Amino acid sequence: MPASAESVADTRSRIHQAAIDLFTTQGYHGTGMREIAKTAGVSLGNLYNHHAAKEDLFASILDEFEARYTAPDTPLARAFADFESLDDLEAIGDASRRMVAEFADYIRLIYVDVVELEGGHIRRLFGGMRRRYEEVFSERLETMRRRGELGRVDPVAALMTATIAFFYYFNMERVFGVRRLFGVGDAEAVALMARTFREGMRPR
Amino acid sequence: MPASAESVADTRSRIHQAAIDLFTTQGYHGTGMREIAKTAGVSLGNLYNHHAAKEDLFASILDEFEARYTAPDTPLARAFADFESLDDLEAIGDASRRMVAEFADYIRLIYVDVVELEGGHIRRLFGGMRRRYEEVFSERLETMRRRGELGRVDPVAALMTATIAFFYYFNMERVFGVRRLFGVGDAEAVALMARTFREGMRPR
DNA sequence: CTATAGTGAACGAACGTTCGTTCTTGATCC
DNA sequence: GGATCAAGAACGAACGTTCGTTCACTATAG
Repeated sequence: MPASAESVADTRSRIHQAAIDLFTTQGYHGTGMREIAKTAGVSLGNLYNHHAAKEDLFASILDEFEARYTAPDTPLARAFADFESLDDLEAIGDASRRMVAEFADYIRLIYVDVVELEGGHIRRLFGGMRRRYEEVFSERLETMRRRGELGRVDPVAALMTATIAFFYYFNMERVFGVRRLFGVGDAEAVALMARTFREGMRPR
Repeated sequence: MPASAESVADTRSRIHQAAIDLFTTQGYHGTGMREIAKTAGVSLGNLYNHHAAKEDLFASILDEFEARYTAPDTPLARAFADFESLDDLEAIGDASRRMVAEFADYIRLIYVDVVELEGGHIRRLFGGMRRRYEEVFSERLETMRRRGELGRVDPVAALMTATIAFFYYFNMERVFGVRRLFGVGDAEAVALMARTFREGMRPR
């Protein structure tokens, strides 16, 4: 075999990075193979030595992101693993912020898949979300309930709602570029939302 | 002037509708002018009698949607106008559901704008959201606070958080095709979220 | 020697836009 | 009130460019 293994790996990663940079800013159909090749510093024909077609290149990028996103060492997975009291809601909010920052490109590519292709990726990613939350949290939530730390609202649904709110807030900020949606900084926004989920709007 | 006014209006709306159908399913760069013309039952050249360029056609669609979306008679605007107690949170949730259903195409086009073009539309739409919420709600929230119907959480931030959660939930369901995110139907999902925002997760 | 990375010209199809032309219609004239 | 006129709707061929993909070919490492 020719071309030392590390230089081949280098080429592949340069192609990947160039494709990510372009797909996230111009979309799928708005990005040409020639443009990817030029950005990656690679010939047009060589792209097809590494990926059979443009769609395969796009799919392989999504797959790689998905593997990293669903790994057990992401900020959100760690925050979920460490969750053991309602005082940890802020930590989930902050983990959501870091997730959106770290995976901003992935999120954009998911939108690309939704609006330009079939959008199957997000359905695979979020299907059965409730079940996964139950597997992750049911034991600890039961412990908290026995300790009298939980009210009467469905805690699994409440945690999903909280995570959704955190995520969408930072999605707005980071991916859509809508700054200071609440008129305050990130930490204060997380605090406002966490307090809302913990205390509710009704007086106590 | 030629070509009876109503038939011209007909042509224009057929072009608009065809462009919406195609842009929402294939994206901006994935949709060709020929395809729009054929779907609308109009010649290619005639497209340019009504819109100077492809980008102008896209922009005019976004503008028309924006006008309808920000009108005072949408489900959400009515729900906001009718809001006068925490028992109305479910109505805001249901109005959010109807908004996403009615404006699903608009939402998809906003994603298209973000992913394939500059994405300026959403920043214009959501900039200063906090200020607008304050203008809409501050008076009634003050009334509720005097009546002792509100706790210590910032009610404006809480209402924004609630609306964001409602919207993103139905966005998932309707725009992304992720069904039954909470494992329950729409009404039950709204009830779960509304109760969370009203009561909070802590015991009372 | 062989297998593969790497190259860039070449292919046909599709792209957005322009163009000359015809058709339709409401207004203007006598 | 029928003939005349001009504005713009409607058409489809054609332009130059770019698209994704293929292919014949070279270079190089095992």
